[in-house]
Amino acid sequence: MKVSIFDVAKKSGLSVVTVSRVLNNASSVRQKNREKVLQAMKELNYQPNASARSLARGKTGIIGLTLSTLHDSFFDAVVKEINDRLAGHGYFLALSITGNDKEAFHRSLFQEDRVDGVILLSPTDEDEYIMELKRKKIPFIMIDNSKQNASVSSIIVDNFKGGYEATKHLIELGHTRIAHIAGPDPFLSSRERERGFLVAMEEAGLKPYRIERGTFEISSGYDIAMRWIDSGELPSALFASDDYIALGVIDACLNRGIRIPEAMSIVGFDDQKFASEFRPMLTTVRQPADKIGAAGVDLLLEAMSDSSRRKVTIQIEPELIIRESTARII
Amino acid sequence: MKVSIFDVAKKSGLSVVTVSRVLNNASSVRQKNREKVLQAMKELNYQPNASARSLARGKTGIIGLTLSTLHDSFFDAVVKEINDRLAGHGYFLALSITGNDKEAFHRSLFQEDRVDGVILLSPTDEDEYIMELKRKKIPFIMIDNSKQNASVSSIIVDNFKGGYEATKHLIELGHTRIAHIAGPDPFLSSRERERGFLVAMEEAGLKPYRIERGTFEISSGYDIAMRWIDSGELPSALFASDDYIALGVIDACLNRGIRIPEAMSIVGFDDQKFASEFRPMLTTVRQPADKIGAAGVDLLLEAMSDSSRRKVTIQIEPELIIRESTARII
DNA sequence: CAATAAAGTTAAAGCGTTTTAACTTTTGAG
DNA sequence: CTCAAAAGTTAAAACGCTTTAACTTTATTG
Repeated sequence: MKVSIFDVAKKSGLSVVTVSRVLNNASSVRQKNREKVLQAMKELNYQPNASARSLARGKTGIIGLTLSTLHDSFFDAVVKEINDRLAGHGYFLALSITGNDKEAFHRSLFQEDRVDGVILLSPTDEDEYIMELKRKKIPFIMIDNSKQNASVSSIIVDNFKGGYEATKHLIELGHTRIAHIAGPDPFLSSRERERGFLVAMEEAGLKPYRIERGTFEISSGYDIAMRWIDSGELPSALFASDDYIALGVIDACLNRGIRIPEAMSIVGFDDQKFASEFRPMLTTVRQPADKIGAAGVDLLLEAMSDSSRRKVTIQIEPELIIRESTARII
Repeated sequence: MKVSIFDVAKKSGLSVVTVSRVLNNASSVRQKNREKVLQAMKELNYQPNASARSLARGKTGIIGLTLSTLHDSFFDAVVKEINDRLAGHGYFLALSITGNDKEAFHRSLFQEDRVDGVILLSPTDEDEYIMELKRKKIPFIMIDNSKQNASVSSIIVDNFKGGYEATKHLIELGHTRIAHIAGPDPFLSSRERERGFLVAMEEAGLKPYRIERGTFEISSGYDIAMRWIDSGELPSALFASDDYIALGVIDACLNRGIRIPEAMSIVGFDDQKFASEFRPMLTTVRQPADKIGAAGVDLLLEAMSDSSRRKVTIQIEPELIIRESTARII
């Protein structure tokens, strides 16, 4: 029932070696014969067996990518870019949701030589993964990792610069009572954005109006903003550590009739999908998903071709996108 | 350099057959010897080679799942459920983003006997996929498919009932000027929700205040609502075909100072993550992701064990979640 | 303690490719 | 028409595991 390379050889009147050659575009096969082979394959509905190929060649052609959640338009964009780019190099991408669960990772698809390389997208428990992958000698890189680690190649966004530019934008609009809602402390990205805020304020000779620490969720921004509103301590401008927080703040303002940007300017971070759909459209710092994905693939390919290569950390520059949620102070 | 089953056999002082047996939990191996083998594996840092196992056994242990976008909390939940459930049966889940792109699917990870089965999550170009998979004789099922197809096993939500219940809820709150914003026509789910709306209205002896057709996006709801507001033709209640549309409508209302639910009641569909985070928290129809995922896995496993099994379509009942966006008319 | 069941062993084939080596046939220039 | 280069061929090994068959050794038990 199974049709193999032998059946194709017989049908096309050529040898298995020749068939194998056209399968791999290896050495030269006369055009006429190549077509014969292709024709036979089509007629027999032949499908090369991936397991056999992988076994014989010692590589699977599959790259694994872990992520913790699907629910983020930034990840979405990064993954799509990686997928396309990898396809261009003849690799397939297999996603695995092994997020926060170390156990799941140990049991994951990425064991047993199933993949030629791994990309860890925004891993939350890096050390575990790193040890595991190093032990298994699987080439890997990290994207958007939360800690600095010189022993691993990784791609990170220049969060400091993003925070700095966002804040500077507010300052240039004439604001002086500028607040910041930071993300969770364990995240490097969160701390770097905060540092960018602080430095920009300092340079302008301004004191932070206030700094709060939240989580990357709508409700976090909402609750904090409500507190501010109820105590009459609203800043004139806010830099939120991510778009969800910013959306929560806008939500609170909208519900209390506080106009944005007239009464308060807000800038977020990430440029999530809703940032350009929900009104007022959000001024935010975009993380260029395409560049990040592309750089990640390049880095992984390098690591795969030469595992002794020096580890590097590549910083990608984010970009301030000015929309409706910020305005010159009146 | 590679350590194989032979090395483990030698190190543990047992035969390869025994080692293979402990690897597969097959026939009986004395506890003491089992431990010896496990110990040897650990010491040698042995990893069975998946390609070799797959080749020898004729199955890969991998289930493929296609999706078009990652950016949806409903998909997120369904995929997580499927992932966990499949793991319980010893299978791995590999996600592939081959969304709307037929070509991508043809070139995808799911060719070449790489997977034992496939789940198509909310496929948009079903016919293509179906033909391809049938030709390759790969067992598969569809979840949330947009067309009815008796020749394929699938899981769908009872969208009619969802639309009916949502509308009935509004009617019971005393509303009579009830509008509906439908989703794109090609989607069965969209048409069924609309039918539910129509039937509920009819049964109550009410005429639809108005029916608009949009896309499943925030901006779609926003634009339509703005039109209504500007022409002074706001309904007193709205059933939106999905949460994004509902969010867009709320956004428009919030921006124009129209209070929800006081001035207008809104019910959405899906119970996206933001539905319970963004204020006012949205009354919506939840699609039970866990049940859907579980049913999908069961169905696929059946299809894999007996490909001649009769194809079935399983309908899952959705659930109305009442939150803050709906209220009795004043 | 003999008889039987359980646990292991060795040997070999098979899974579907790739790859290499040693040759043979075809093709196209001169 | 000759001859070297190009294109094929056959044969066999290798990839790392599973599975089967025919035995042998070790436990269990009445």
